[in-house]
Amino acid sequence: MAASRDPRPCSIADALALVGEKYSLLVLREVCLGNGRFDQLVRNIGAPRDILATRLRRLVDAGILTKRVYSERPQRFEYRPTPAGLELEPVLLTLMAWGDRHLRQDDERPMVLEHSCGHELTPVVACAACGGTVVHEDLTSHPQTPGWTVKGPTAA
Amino acid sequence: MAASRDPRPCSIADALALVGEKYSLLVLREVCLGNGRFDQLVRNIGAPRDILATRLRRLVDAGILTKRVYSERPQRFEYRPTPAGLELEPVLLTLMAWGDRHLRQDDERPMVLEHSCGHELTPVVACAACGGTVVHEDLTSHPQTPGWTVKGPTAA
DNA sequence: TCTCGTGGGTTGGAAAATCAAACCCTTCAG
DNA sequence: CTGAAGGGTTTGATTTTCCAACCCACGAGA
Repeated sequence: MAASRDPRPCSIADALALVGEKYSLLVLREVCLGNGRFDQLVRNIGAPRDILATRLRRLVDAGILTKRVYSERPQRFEYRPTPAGLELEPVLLTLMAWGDRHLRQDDERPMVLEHSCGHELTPVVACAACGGTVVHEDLTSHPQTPGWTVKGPTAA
Repeated sequence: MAASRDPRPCSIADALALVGEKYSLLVLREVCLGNGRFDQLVRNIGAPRDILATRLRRLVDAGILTKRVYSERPQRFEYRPTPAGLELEPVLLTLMAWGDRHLRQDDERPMVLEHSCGHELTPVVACAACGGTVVHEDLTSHPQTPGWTVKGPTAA
């Protein structure tokens, strides 16, 4: 679990430390689809049951999922996304869009999402301030951590 | 590396099979920042050198990175994102935004991105068709694979 | 009652991936 | 000819993953 010394301080790395383990984002996919029961997760994800149990504990601890009882007697549970968990959906959407574009030359997407506007969803990342679609060339990085430049640590 | 039998066919899963291993997205972060040399990557990511070498091979094979010679004699290399690799940047942006919002109650973001419009970038996912910001409630899922519903395989 | 099926896990041991440190090779600099 | 930088590979110990088997509570059917 540990990484070596002094990596770049970064919210991407911190986010991945929570949801970057194998299957975690697929768990989120399923619970966002409404499939929060343990063996739905096992079947739809194809993960080993013990790993899944471990991931679920972590995601609940992290405040990304909640574990709800949907039946006493017999006691049965269901995992659902918290608001924080739902806010990870954009990550899933951008990943799916990338996979659809680059991993299948044929036009056979495994799932299509429909937006309430009536169109098929093609997710794009936009700038909240100006509304424009974000492309790499329009971005400039400003590290905020003393000692770190874009290139790396200064005077390490 | 193998998952059990018959998981949901899904571009998220397929994308994660390529870039979901530990450190892969951090490699992409660094090359997008322009830091493509082997020991910049080692230092800035904090990954073991052997794992990094493995990841780099995989990402090059997948067409996400290219390995360029930036100096003959002494021979030196640099990894850079391909167009396909650059198109993964939205995944990094949405992950970073989530981490900034949920992983630091204090307001100390490790990095700020500036958009060419002059504002700090706050990335949002929008619908390419209508331009509206996408929220979970506005989405409907339509699996395209025979035998699969949102809930799972039919008549398995 | 006895047994089966479902839901939600836990346990055990073998196989694979990760880790840190050490090593290797080439080239340039002193 | 010694050292340092860049770009890795090798080694052996430590962790994770994997899969199958098992466990438990409950309800249904025979």
